[in-house]
Amino acid sequence: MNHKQSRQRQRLLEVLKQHPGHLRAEEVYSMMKEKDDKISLATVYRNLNLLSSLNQINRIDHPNAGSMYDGRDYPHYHLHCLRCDNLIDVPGLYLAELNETVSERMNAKIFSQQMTFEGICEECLKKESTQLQMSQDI
Amino acid sequence: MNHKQSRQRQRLLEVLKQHPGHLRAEEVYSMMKEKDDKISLATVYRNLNLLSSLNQINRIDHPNAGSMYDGRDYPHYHLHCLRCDNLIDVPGLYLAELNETVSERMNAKIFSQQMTFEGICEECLKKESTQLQMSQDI
DNA sequence: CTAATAATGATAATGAATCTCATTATCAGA
DNA sequence: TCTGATAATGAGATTCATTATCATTATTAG
Repeated sequence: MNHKQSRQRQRLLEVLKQHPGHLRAEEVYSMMKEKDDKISLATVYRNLNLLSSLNQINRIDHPNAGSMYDGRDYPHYHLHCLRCDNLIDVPGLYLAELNETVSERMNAKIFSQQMTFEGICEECLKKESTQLQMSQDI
Repeated sequence: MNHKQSRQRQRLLEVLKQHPGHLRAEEVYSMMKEKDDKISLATVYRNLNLLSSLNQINRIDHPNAGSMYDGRDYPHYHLHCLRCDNLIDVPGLYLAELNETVSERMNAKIFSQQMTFEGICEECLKKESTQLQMSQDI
């Protein structure tokens, strides 16, 4: 199937490339509606699926809330914060050679890997220590 | 909240511990119904959530189909086959030290990691080569 | 044995993602 | 520049996994 270029798909890709964080389909949808783009939620889903299958964007499974997407063009891991529920990029740590290791060990063909660390992010750790401080001051 | 021991929760844990693969809630539910356990699907979900939060079982995000669970008591990675859609254990490869690396780099607290390799499993690779063989024989 | 309360079953409700289908946009070739 | 083939869209219905509700039952400490 050859793809035709639609205004909606181009704009959606721009939105993801420009946004620094991760977005879910509903968020992309409302961002585009604000920008005066006429678009349907179904189209957002269709294009998120298409673009991620073409490796033009990344789909990340959010442990609690469906899929999220980012427009980064390099592979990277993620930190899932159990407090604020955000997904945060872990830059500069991607073990590409693991694909080869797993491929040999499992007699499988490996295309990519998705790693998510579960924990508490820097910001939430700060909040907690601040609250602890306050409760001790009483 | 103190937990009381219910027959349903004990049985559910047994089912997961005994099963070698990964199960989704619906599958656990029907397995228990076959075993003559009177149980509701809601109870299955409640206990899967509880037991995984207590780290007695593992929850794995299936890329296409909700969550799956296993009763393994050691951490491990998974291979997600893009052909048959199965999740397969990748034994003997768990880089615990990465938690420390990420913790330092992100100023975060890390509890665990979840790694999923995307590819094609051994079984599906065999099937494909067989089919290729057959088409060449014509 | 009993009171407190955790857990359950049945089902309604939610929410993310997909499907349907009539209409519109894109694009290669005349 | 036109035109036909077909990819893409919008709107809403639909599906499916999961959670919420609530009356009832089971568990457990004392």
